[in-house]
Amino acid sequence: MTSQAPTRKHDRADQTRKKILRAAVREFSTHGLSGARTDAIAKSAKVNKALLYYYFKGKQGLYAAAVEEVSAEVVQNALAALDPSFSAGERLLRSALNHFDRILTQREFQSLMQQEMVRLRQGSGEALPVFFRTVFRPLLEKLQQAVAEGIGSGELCEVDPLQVMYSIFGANVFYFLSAPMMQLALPFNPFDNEALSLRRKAMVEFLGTALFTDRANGAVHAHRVLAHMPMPKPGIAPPSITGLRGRRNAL
Amino acid sequence: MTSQAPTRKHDRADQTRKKILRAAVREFSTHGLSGARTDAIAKSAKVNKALLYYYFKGKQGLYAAAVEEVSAEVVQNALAALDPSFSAGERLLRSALNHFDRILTQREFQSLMQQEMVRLRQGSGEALPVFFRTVFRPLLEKLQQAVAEGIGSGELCEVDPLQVMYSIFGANVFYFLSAPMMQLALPFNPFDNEALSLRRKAMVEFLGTALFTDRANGAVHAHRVLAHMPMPKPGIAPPSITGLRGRRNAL
DNA sequence: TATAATTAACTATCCAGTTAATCAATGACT
DNA sequence: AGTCATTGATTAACTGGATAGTTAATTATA
Repeated sequence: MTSQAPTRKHDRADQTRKKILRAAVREFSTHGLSGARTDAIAKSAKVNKALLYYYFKGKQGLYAAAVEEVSAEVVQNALAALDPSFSAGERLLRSALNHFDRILTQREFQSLMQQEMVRLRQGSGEALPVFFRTVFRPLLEKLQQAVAEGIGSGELCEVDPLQVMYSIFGANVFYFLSAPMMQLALPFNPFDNEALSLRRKAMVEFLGTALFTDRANGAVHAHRVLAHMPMPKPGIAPPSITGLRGRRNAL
Repeated sequence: MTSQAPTRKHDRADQTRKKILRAAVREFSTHGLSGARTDAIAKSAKVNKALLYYYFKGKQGLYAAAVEEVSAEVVQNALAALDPSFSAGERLLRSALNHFDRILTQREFQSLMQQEMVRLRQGSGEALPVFFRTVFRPLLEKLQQAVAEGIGSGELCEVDPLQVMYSIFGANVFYFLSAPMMQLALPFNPFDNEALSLRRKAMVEFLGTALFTDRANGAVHAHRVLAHMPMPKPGIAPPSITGLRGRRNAL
């Protein structure tokens, strides 16, 4: 429709494939695997439902493809934050900020991964290995390496390397995970730009004082890293508390 | 069935009501609201399905009742850890341990609450307000109070009170949430008793050094609290990676 | 006998996946 | 170049099974 003149058949096909994938990412990330409706995906992609089965083998296959699609976009940034030209401690602080920002800008990825985690717990997770292979493992390795290096050089306290990871990721994930609940508790909206910015700051500062042997040094690093990494604008619309989007049976 | 002699009609009714509720808690916590099957609940409670609609208005109503049921069991412990006869810092460490142990022993509660959090994000959460009212708010208030008191007395660093909460809960929640993924990364199972015990220890020690102005003092507190609060045995079977439990359509 | 508890059987609907037919490039062969 | 069969892309309409919720009859108790 957009460019019709010399549209090779192949090109058009690739295009619709992409359209389906994008629609699938949207639907799956907001409704989960079992909550997503194939009809909805087809409609949202303006495509006949049978095409989902033509291009991807079925709902499962489409889900897997969506997961793969969304994972691919994530890795580079994460590894850039771990550039070895920074000191070990600074790499950790950068990674923490980067993680926060990624949740902010790539909600779909985060949503899919969280759903996948609770899903695996009850059986049947084929997508988690994908996350693990493409994103988690390379990151984890570099993080542990940074911690070891930081402890060795005396820059960081002697902490369990895993604890560092749980502190960084845990606090960030939990901030967004608990936001709906916190909305009930707080006098402001945790998704407001100001609230996000404050949290981001508090988080890095906390890690600075917690991880560095010299707390003052940690504070300095936190300050510097914050100055170097401004908060990005949220990628998609803030999470909508909109009701059931017209679907009758959410049970 | 258990005591048949003078079983008042009323008693038997209450009994079956309870049976249904317990079955519902099991089913909902392992499969989520939409994943749970009313037939499965009825069968597991050894009761005709129509009774679910007789006692509770429907699936939604049953879900709400299950949430209420499971929340009731949680609060006392949590508040006991915040006994004001302990110093502010110690209360925080105790709360952190208590939270860890609660996740360990009351998986059903945790599972339901997490599911509820991701659900609310996409609309339609009636159960979260229950969690909030009965569990979250009272706890949050006391925690913030403890932080303020600790900072005032000079025992604790000047941290954002919310940051403390995110650190405590976030790390714990994330540990269990990420366990399936970590199983792929680690040479041991994060649900092994030994792994759990080590994590629990590392977590409190980290908080000790992170929160207290005097790190040595924090370490002492951490040590003492660990000695006073032994790790309980996990309440239910470790999370089963069992596949789809025979249900055909998990999509 | 009236009322509460319980059941078997049924209905309605939703929804993943299929089928068979149509449409449109492509390129092979005049 | 023009034609047409082949193959890939796309569709409308359907199927079957799963499952939330209902109903009307039955049992047991007070």
